[in-house]
Amino acid sequence: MAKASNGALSASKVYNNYVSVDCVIFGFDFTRLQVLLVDRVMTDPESGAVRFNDLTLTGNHIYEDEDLDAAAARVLFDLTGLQDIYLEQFKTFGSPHRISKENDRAWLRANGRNPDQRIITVGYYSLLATDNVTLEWKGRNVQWMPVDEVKSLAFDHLEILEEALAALRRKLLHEPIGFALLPEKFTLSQLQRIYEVILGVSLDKRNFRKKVARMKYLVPLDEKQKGVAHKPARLYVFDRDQYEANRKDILDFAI
Amino acid sequence: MAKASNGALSASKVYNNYVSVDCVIFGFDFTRLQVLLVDRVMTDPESGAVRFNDLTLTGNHIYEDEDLDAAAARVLFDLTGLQDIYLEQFKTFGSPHRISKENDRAWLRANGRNPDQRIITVGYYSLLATDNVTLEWKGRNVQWMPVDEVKSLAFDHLEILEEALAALRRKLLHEPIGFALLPEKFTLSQLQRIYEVILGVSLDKRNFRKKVARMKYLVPLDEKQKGVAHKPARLYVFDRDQYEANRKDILDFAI
DNA sequence: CTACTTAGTGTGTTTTTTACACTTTAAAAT
DNA sequence: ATTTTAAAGTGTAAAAAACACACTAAGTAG
Repeated sequence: MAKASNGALSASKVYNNYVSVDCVIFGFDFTRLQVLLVDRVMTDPESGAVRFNDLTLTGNHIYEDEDLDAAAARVLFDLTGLQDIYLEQFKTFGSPHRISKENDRAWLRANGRNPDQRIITVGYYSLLATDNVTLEWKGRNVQWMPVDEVKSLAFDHLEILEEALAALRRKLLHEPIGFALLPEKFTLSQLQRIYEVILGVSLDKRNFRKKVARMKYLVPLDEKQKGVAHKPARLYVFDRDQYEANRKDILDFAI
Repeated sequence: MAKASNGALSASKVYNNYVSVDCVIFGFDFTRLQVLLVDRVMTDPESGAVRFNDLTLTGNHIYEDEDLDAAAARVLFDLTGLQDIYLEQFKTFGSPHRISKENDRAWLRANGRNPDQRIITVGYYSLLATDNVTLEWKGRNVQWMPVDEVKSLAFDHLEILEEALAALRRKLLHEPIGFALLPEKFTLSQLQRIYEVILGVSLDKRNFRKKVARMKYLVPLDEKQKGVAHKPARLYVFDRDQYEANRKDILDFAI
């Protein structure tokens, strides 16, 4: 796991033209899982008419003196203003024919780039609470879209998104990354919601609670929610030390 | 999962100088898990004296018109002569300071390369039966070494090996990659041995058999081992169609 | 004080995990 | 022929986990 650092400030400003990072930024709001997408509008240079208008993930070339993790953190920072966000490298994409659709080639040409120059891109995903983000990005239009409504994206970004989502789900099943989405003190219903929304399943409340009750690093407080218009829930904290210490490496092969 | 193809023959021969692949080739022989390493000897150009002699993983730059998976397959082919081998991309390494040890820098200079030129390398691991491989490689010395005896490697290759091993173990626990190590017809003891050796654990025979008995894609034959100096074991085959069909996506989070 | 909303709780059943030791079958050795 | 050697194969009881399922409790809003 990489944490965003202030690499944005320290990296030299010479781009490596062969390698980029792409960030799949997942946003969670207890209702659905969304992904942050950037509008791509191509207008005819003569008439000004819109030739196409679609969506991309966000990415950028790495700087020559910049670590991959740092580049991903920078891309995330540029788009969201957020630092120290959970970021995970999941796969590198490097097919020589990554860019083959005519729209994509035209767009690259219009931006002074050679569509035949293959770029290797290292895929990262991050996971954050949607409402931590104020969308505003250098005049370009940025939007959240529920992951299951994304039907097409520019370049090979749909494939990248699908791989990212699969990696995120795998990770969520085996490591406590969901806590990044919660306030320090949270309720079990909130925790359950994370699993339900991200995995796209529904879970039985009683069985869920029985399961997490076994986890020593989930510490109940003598404290309750306040100001809710129903029975207030008990609050819990995640004890990372306890987790690291007792993390039994689970041997349970399902072949 | 990528399968080695004959990309070695079709790729154009212009190297991309910024991107390489490194292959961690794991060899299994029912006794231990080994890794294939290449001798690196640096001699003083004047005196001919050996300046150092250590070990590396094997890797190479990608060709400009070559897919990453194909490049990894090519590297594997060049070293082992094997094609269509299980190969898995697991992580990309790109720290600007990947090459910092003086031996490594000297070695690159001696080979006409700039040690300050950062190379992004995409890590792949493969898993094969040791005795499928005939070691011989263009005069360079290639050797198997048990993974737990590898204490240091050139460049950042020890880190790459460690990450590969962790990825291999994770994968083995969740997908049927072990069957690549078995003949078409195999015994349950052989299968068990794969898990024991690669995961570094020992498993109870009865419990293991109970567990795999539930797996429909493990098909018992009316056929036994021949010519063994003890009770011959029943033979089994792995039914991939059955596996693909019944592969229930397991929801069992251990947070 | 009633309605509404979410929190919180228990039981019985089935499945899975775990720990554990002796008999069987073949070839090899005598 | 008989014995030795080596790995195959098998069952049971106990504990833990998974699963299905429905009502009561505690707050705020009106």
